[in-house]
Amino acid sequence: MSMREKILNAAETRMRAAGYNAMSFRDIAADVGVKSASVHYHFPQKEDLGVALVARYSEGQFAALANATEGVEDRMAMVQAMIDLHANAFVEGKSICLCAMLSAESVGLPARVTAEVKSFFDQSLAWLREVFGGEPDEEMRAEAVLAALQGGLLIAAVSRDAAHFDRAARGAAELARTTLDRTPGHL
Amino acid sequence: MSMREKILNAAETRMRAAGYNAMSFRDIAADVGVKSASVHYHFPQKEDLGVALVARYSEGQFAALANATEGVEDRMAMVQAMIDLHANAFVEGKSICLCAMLSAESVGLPARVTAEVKSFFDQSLAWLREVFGGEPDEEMRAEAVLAALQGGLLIAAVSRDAAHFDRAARGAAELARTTLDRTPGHL
DNA sequence: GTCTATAATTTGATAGAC
DNA sequence: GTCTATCAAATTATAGAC
Repeated sequence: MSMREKILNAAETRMRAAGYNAMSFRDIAADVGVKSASVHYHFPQKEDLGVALVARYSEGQFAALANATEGVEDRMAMVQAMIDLHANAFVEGKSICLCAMLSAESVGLPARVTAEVKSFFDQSLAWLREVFGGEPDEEMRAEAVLAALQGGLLIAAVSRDAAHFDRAARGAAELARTTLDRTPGHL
Repeated sequence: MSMREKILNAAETRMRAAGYNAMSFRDIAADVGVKSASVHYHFPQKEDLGVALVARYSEGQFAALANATEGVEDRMAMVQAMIDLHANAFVEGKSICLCAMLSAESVGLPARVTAEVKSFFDQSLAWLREVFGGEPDEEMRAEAVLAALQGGLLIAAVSRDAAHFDRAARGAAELARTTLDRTPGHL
């Protein structure tokens, strides 16, 4: 694994656990076994590290989603793939979704970082709208499902209990099911 | 208004906008027109300020909730009161819920602060369970509704667009309604 | 690429005058 | 209660040797 990747991994773990402002170059350097100046060589400014981190995270999430739903026709199974993706975010021990963390802190973050985070949610919502495609109120459902998953992670994190996420996820699934079961859909 | 209150107000605005770590004693001092040493007089440690802030916030939220639902019998109206409470959190211009922010950062916060935040969610969930009282899967519904509201605030904040919250809230309302409409309840 | 060294700033916190 | 003054530590970031 390249040093760049090691740095991104360490940064992701720390940022998802405690936030952008709680992560320092010296922390990362110590994690990967170099000095902070070496981290600056790979990412001159903290903003560069933040942008690269969100970009990599976003690509990874949507790649995993595409992989999990390859060949899947059933729409409820697709919703479940999105749920599983968020469930993994918690059980990896990295606490919440990177983009949920950075959304919370967004007012104080560099504009480029905030823009990347916003893009992640735009894509997530577009993906869910596609699944709900053709449904009345599809925007509402996509938004509620994603919000419930992200909020569920948040409550599970502070409670240190994955059961909170599981319940929120079941509720999100039910909201999806009550609609999808009633209508033919086009997938 | 007492200086203590002024400090708490300034701290709440900053903490809800950018997080615990993005708020300094000097920021607060400048906001209220004193020096940072004076802030330390009222709250010796940052942890003390954090704990007092969450405690005040939590009391205020549940007092507002009790006020809004006084004499209300209809369970859907009670759910709507909880939704409105969260909607206000965004339109006040203070971005997200204080406890959502601190939940995200919770791993890096003093244990006393985290405990207060956890208590806020425990109370919120207990309130919603009471509304859904008697329902099968009431825990799941309470959790999904609260998670959707908190997650909706998060997405609305980074998108700088309250419409995201509104859609998530409508989804949460629908999830509540599909159950409450089907059953008698005991309130 | 990684290091040492350091600059410039910010931060939480305290001592003591008024 | 608020102030001035200050401290010790941490932070982002850079210059230049190897």
